[in-house]
Amino acid sequence: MDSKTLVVNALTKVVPEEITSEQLTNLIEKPKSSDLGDFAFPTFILAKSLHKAPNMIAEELVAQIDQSGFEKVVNTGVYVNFFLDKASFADNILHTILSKQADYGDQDEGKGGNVPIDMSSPNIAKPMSMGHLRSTVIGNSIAKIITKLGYKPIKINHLGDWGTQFGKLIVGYKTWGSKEDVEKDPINNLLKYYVRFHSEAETKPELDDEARAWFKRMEDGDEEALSLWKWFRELSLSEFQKVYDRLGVTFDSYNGEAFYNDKMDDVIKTIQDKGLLEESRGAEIVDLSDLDLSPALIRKTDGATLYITRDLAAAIYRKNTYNFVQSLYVVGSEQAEHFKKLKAVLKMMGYDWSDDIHHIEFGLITANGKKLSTRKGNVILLQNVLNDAVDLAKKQIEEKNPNLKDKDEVAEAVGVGAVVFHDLKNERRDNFDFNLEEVVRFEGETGPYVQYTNARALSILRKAGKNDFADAKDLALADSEAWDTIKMLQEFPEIVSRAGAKYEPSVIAKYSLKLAKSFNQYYAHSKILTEDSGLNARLALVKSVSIVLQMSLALLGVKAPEEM
RNA sequence: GUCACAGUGGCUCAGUUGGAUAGAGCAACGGUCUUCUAAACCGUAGGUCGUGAGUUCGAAUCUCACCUGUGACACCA
Repeated sequence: MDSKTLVVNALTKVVPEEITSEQLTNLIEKPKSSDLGDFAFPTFILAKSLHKAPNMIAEELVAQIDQSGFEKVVNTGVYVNFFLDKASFADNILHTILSKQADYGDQDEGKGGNVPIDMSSPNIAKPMSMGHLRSTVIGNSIAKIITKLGYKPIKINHLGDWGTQFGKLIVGYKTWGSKEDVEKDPINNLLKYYVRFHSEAETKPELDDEARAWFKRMEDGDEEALSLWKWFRELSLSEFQKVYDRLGVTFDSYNGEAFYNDKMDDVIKTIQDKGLLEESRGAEIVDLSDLDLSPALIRKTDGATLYITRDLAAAIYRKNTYNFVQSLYVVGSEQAEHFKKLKAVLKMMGYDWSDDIHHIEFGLITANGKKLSTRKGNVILLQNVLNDAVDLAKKQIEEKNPNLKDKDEVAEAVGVGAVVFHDLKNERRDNFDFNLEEVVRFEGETGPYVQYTNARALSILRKAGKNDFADAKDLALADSEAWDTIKMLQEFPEIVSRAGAKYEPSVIAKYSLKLAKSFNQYYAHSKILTEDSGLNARLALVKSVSIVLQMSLALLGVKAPEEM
């Protein structure tokens, strides 16, 4: 029986019959502070029917409650406060974690259902910026979280590998570029051409015509145009791969925009067959005014397709290929309306599974309060940020732990971990202004704080010379200094399912910070390695904390170095 | 203008389904390394939870209005 049921049962026997145990379950709450016990029951709802003051009721209930099985039950004002039996609770939860290890918290709500996740999706020939980081790490973390909940994620890198920008790029390359330069430093030089194109096109509009012509040649299958395109794409992908390797992110599919080029005609035909296609101002649209949405533009005046046409094709392709139970898109919140339209059109086409599509939106990153713009050349390059963070981590190691082995490897884990954790720590909808000092901070509520806590826990276990406590008999740790930590360990499965339900990695990040803080407090005030009867139980707690901290970090895609 | 999202100490943010004195972290000030890694721990100071009304025994949390900020609003993605 779980501890809350224990409380409900004790209360059921003493409250008036009309209060069901289901109601009690909803009313019972967790007090903010441990001094007020582990569960509390507010007596307000009984005040009317019993015609008594709530604090009187609390007092009377406490007198009637069977206290066996609890450490104690007391009343504080209008509340009845339940204190659990620490020893048996600790014994129970520590055994569970130590025997399940990395499987602790696993659930089966997903039943193996496929969940494609559209994530990362950088544009070819442009560097990855902090904006792409968000989509990448949020998607990656959600994939790990839902895996623990029994789903099967399919990570799709929907590359921006088609569109008029390639016409611009070809013009830029042919006008100002050279093969040698591009091979030397692909992304930066391609970006240079792109930025220059935009600044020069302001005074020379004929450049835009040239770019359009080159893109037209791509669409018509022109060999020169396509081979340049392919070359740019390959160079870009191998550059992106370097970043993904550092982040530890892998993909199941790289089907980007170009992949759907030959799949859009069918979609348009279906839309037409269902009588949804209308002509308006020379373009072909689906009218969505009934839903208070602006029309979905399926085809431009010149006959070219648009963003939503491609996304319709992609959505249908994914349904046919993966038969998904949910389909996720980790894309910035500025595209919220686009996804509303996408779902609306699919629904009108008769696809009820459009309800299973979820836009996992995230907030904008700005620099000095301004929106980042690739075209204007003001971007924050992800590689630079990671490098800065790792350099700083290296410096810290030289200062604090100069004898550490594998310094570079640890610095990489800590520096990259700090950046990733920073991105996942807050609710994903929050906008934030980029600030390097803040992102590479290692103290306080940061990734390195959690990593450090884990490293110290592992250090204790090394000193103890023991690492396996699954068979240990008496883990009944009744130490009140450790109580908050023990209760937090027990919450982990619930935390995972809440993070999954909200598609919110920050739930895990915040939990890991709380657990680390709580353990650090215990660790700072209690000597663990003392030879007495409680040693085994204390070590089991340390081991359990490290298991859960490592798992939390893993769910965020952050590494957990053993020493730092 | 319409729609969406947001507004909590100097800064960055927490705050399950409304509940007990609103919590952290940075920054400031003060303390703790002969003893399990001081990337840590402890303490002090700092808040009319944007404003005003309403619902409720009870509101940072729900409703309405207003103010402020950000984003989106047909041929970019």
